Amino acid sequence: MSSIPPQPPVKRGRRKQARPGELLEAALDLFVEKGYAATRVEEVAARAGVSKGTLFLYFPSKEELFKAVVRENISGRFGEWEQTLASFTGTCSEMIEYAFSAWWERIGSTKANGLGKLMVSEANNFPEIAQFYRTEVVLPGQELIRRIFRRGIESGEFRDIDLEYAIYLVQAPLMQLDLMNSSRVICVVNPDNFDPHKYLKMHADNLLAGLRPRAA
Amino acid sequence: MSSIPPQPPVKRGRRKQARPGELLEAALDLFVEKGYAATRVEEVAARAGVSKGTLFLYFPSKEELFKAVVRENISGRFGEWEQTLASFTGTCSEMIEYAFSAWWERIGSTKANGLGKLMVSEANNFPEIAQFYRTEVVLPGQELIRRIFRRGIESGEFRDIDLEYAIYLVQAPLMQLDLMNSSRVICVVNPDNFDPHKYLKMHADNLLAGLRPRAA
Amino acid sequence: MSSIPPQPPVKRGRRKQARPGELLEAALDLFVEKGYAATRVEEVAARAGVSKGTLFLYFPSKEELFKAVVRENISGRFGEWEQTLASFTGTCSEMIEYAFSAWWERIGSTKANGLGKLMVSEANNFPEIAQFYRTEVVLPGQELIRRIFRRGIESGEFRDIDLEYAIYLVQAPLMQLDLMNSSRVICVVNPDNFDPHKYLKMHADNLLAGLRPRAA
Amino acid sequence: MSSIPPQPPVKRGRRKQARPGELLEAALDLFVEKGYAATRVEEVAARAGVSKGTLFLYFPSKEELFKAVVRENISGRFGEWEQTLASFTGTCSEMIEYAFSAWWERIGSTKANGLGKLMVSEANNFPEIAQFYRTEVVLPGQELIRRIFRRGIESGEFRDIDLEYAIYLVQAPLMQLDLMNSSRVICVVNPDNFDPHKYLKMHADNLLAGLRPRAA
DNA sequence: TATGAATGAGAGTTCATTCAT
DNA sequence: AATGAATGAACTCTCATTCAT
Repeated sequence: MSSIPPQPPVKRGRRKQARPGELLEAALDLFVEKGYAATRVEEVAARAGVSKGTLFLYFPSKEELFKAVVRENISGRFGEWEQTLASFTGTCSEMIEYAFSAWWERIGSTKANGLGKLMVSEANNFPEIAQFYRTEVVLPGQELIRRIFRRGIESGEFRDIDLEYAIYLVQAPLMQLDLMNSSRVICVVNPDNFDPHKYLKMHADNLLAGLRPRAA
Repeated sequence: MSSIPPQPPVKRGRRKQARPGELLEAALDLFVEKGYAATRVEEVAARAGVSKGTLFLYFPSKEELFKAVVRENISGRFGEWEQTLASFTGTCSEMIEYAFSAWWERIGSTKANGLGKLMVSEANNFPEIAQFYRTEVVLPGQELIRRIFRRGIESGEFRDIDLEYAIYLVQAPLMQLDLMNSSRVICVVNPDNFDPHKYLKMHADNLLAGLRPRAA
Repeated sequence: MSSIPPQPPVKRGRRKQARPGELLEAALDLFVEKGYAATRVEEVAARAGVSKGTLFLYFPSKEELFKAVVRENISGRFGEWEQTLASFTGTCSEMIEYAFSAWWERIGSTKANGLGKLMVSEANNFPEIAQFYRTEVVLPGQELIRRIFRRGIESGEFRDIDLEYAIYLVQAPLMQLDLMNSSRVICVVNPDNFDPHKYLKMHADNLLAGLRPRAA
Repeated sequence: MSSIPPQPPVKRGRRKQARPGELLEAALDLFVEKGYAATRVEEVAARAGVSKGTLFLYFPSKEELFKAVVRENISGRFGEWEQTLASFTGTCSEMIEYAFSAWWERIGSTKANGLGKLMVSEANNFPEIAQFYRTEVVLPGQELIRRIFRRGIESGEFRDIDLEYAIYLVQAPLMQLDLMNSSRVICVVNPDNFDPHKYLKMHADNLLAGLRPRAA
């Protein structure tokens, strides 16, 4: 419609408009790293390069900041993802493998990783936001998996399994990887020499082998 | 309407022996439910039926209380378990299945469930405890799994897999189940109608199918 | 009147009758050493070899314990002392010297030393007991000194000085010595090699020299 | 009778520069008056006209506040004094008299008076501070006195005395005066009619008379 | 808008005091 | 009389939140 006006050269790289975003980014880092309670708003503000007072200009309370962080980082990535899978041409096994690597690229290896841990930790303190996470992340994710499985079963590529429990075959390794990245020291055998790709490959591989139709 | 009967004076119980246990139980519940920071010592004391001051008679600080909870609920559960598996006669597949159900009976379905979540949540705030948990729980558990796998591979019952990553094939579902029980609302499709046994059966079943030697 | 019944052999050296005394003794030690607030009643009880509850059987509160300690340790030593001085035959200088050494023997070198410091420290928190100390110790002591000085002046042995201020010429060194013994590290040049007798000799000597009548 | 005028909203002052000083002043007053333990930080804050939290903006703990009070009121008062005495021209007797009156002007009659009592009272609870006070105040003060005495002895103005004990001839009256001002009720005969100048004059006078060389 | 000094409710901890045994 | 487990008020210290500038 209208022609795009020439963008003014970005001065200083920190415009006022960027403030909330910088705060959210800093908050995400700290919430994931230290948990909700142990994160002090002053620290968030400091990391975003503003004063404590300024933070409260954008977010009315620590609680709202937290909710905003969660919302910001899980917003509608699934629509796009679903589309990709819908138009995917290939076997269901390839779809599963693709889903694993896509998860890693879009979630596991990004800032969004650790959100799972955060939700697990804080779900009881923030039921509302937990519900939001469930609706926006968990259920759509599970639906994605369910659809792939259903297709695989119908096409005879996978054996006939209880869909509602099969979901967790995919979810469990991804969730564990989320937690591992947050507190590697707890779960990982050799924290300094852990390769997430190998981890995912192993899981996908064994999962798919197990899913093959069995001889009577 | 009816007059309130005179409250009998609060009995000052005298149960030095029983107190620590009651406090630890209350603390476990609350720590698992609300996290470390959100749990107030006064609340723990109240749930154990004593006053705030009494708690400090038995535990010198909130942190020591937390440590005691972890120790109480973890130590000594592993030795026994290792013995059982060491003297187990049967196929490796049966051992894996046994391990799953034994975990459920001794950990997953007990108060000790949720401790995994607790550790994941608080590991960064209590490196010392996290290290303790890693040494006393995670690593021994992994060694147990490793041993079974090694035996299965050597006997030809399992295909040849990378042991160091295979471990997680067992660990991931158990950890997820620990988390699920703590914040079921987040991960589970239908929280009111979830059967842990089916969950574990599905996982064990698919895992073992995937582990079978493959045709060249 | 009645014949004294044969004393039963003292068993165990700790009769019930001794309790209050032992508590007072322990309390004196601790109050002097650590001050009122920093002394815990449990510690007092422990040092007296009884339980905390027992202490409260004899003294209704920490405050009353404190008052009892002070009262106990300053009770009527002055009557006896006054008598001694009244019947003293010798010069006033000798009386002053005697007073110094008597103070050392009866107060300075005994448990009662440190009470001065205690009163100085706590006077504002215990006005009532401070008043008591003033009445029972400070004023009688000053009166003693005043009487000696007056006699010395009248007899021409001392020069004519303002009695009301002269008093402090005697009081100051004794008070300093009381404080020194309590917190030697603060005031004393060489704490490990300090001789109270030399200290007192020096003060008495110079004081008396200064008191001699002066040539016009 | 008359209506209460509406209270103006509490002014939130903004005087970062002035705060520490005001807090230190309030703290000095209260510590001297009531002792360390009996002084509540909230009270200090209130006397300085700020809230409890504000105090902790400037001093990280009660202990550090205490230390700061001692440092604030001691440091830097001695250097100047030493200079003055070094360049003093006059007899040693005049120097002693000058020292007495200088002490009164710079310490005894100021806020710094009472610090001696404070140190005596709390020395056992704060060995570190006591050491500091000893090093920074007591020992330099004693050295000052020692130097005057040595000079007086060498010039024949004073008789030959043991320097190490003579020091206390000067220190004792000053210390007593410090204590008197803090808890006058204890030591002083007639608290409402006490003249520190007369007190000091009396002491200086008698001290110097006593120091005069004696006939063989 | 942005600041940061100031606030005050709330948490962990101590310890004089109580009271069932 | 004696005990010591239990209490709870009081204290120090923290930190989310406010508000004058």
